[in-house]
Amino acid sequence: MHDIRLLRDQLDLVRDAMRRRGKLDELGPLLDRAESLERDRRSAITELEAQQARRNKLTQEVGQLRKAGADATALMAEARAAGDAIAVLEQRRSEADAAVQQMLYELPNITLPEVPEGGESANTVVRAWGTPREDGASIKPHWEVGETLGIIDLPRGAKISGSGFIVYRGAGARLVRALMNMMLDIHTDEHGYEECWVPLVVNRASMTGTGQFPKFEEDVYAITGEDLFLIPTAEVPVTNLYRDEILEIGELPKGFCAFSACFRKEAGAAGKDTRGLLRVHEFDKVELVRYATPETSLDELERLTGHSEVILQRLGLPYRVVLLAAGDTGFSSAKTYDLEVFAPGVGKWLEVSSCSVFTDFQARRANIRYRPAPGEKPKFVHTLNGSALAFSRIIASILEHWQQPDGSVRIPDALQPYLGRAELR
RNA sequence: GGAUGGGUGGCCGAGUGGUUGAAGGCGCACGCCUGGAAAGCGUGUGGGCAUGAAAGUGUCUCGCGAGUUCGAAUCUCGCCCCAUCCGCCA
Repeated sequence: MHDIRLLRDQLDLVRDAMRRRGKLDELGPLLDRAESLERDRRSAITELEAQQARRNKLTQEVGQLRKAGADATALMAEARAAGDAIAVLEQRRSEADAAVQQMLYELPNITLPEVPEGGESANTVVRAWGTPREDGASIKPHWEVGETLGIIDLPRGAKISGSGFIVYRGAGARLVRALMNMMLDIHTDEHGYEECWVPLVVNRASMTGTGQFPKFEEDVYAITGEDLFLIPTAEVPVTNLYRDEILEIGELPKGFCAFSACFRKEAGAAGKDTRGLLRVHEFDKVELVRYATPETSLDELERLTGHSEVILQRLGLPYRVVLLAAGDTGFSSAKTYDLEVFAPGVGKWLEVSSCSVFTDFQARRANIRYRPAPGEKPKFVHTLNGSALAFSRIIASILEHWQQPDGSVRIPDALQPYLGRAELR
């Protein structure tokens, strides 16, 4: 969510930001109305407050008269009239307010200057690590290896839940557990994150705080009969840990890592990259969340992205870091790096992490502030998060990149102690 | 699910219709004191919005919403949340 003052004072800047996202056709009309919506809101406030001031004054005089035992009937009538006027103005104010609020909820964040404008085709690879295998033709896709090895059971996942729900079995189940432990150990022991274990079910305020709601409510699973929702990412509960709180400057930057299952409807995505583990309704992920000051948040994004990269390096998986173009950058994000791993069996780069800085966009929604110095006014923090990493696609990558000619799969050294074996066969 | 008790400022905690935005305490800031610190003493200190160049002024805010009233933190109704007990249960 933006500061309304930005739309008031720098509408052109907002308009240009929407253009760079390729959203001007969609959001231009909304922006055209912004000025009049905001003007309405402010004139409603001004008139309302004038009446309120008048009534407050009358009311006080009534009190004094009555205390003195005098007759206050005339003043009381006048105050009542002011009250009636206030009721009307209040209605107008709340309508104008809601209109502005709704507009603010619809507008995505403004991407930073270094983010290329345009859509997905303008994404740029900023660096790469490792060497992708080129013998893809001889490599079986992960769903075949997984089935052969008896570690992934897609048919039974579909039977008990539906397409897009995975059953891991035997060493596959243990692989999930191993990945969780390895990632969390590295982030806590080496990168200094505080580990936390959060609810998978959150309320509406939390979903609104991180930007999922109101715009993307149809993308998440809701609990019938309750105003509760399954999280699409641990970003939601972890970022909302400090919703409506004021942090002390000494607490920043602050970093959390959390393992969680993630639930996504993925409606409308049918047919695209849906084989095997590539796009599923429920997957596991270790998430990193950081709270920072505006001064350091950009550096924090680099740091956070680096933390995610460490995991890929330990797993020996070749990857590239992609700076997303404005049009491909998520609604709440100001700048996003995707980490993509090459999966030679399917011949594709798989997005296994998305690391973003949200500037104050989420903090304003979730009302997360910090006090820059003792006695100073609170300011909004900057929030960041990144996957480190999403399991299902990592498992797919491991099964393909580390696949041996005989169909077995070598386990990366760093993972071996956690899995308790050096290969899957 | 049932019962009871609660939701007040950064935190704790008074306050049952009229200068109460809110006593007191903690914390924090500044000053005094001190060789320096602690303690002690003094002063100050919520957040949002509108307006204004600023100082300031106005307004809202005591979980949320509606109602009663000239006037609500305070009375009424509905809702939400928290705690405890009972029930159920991994």
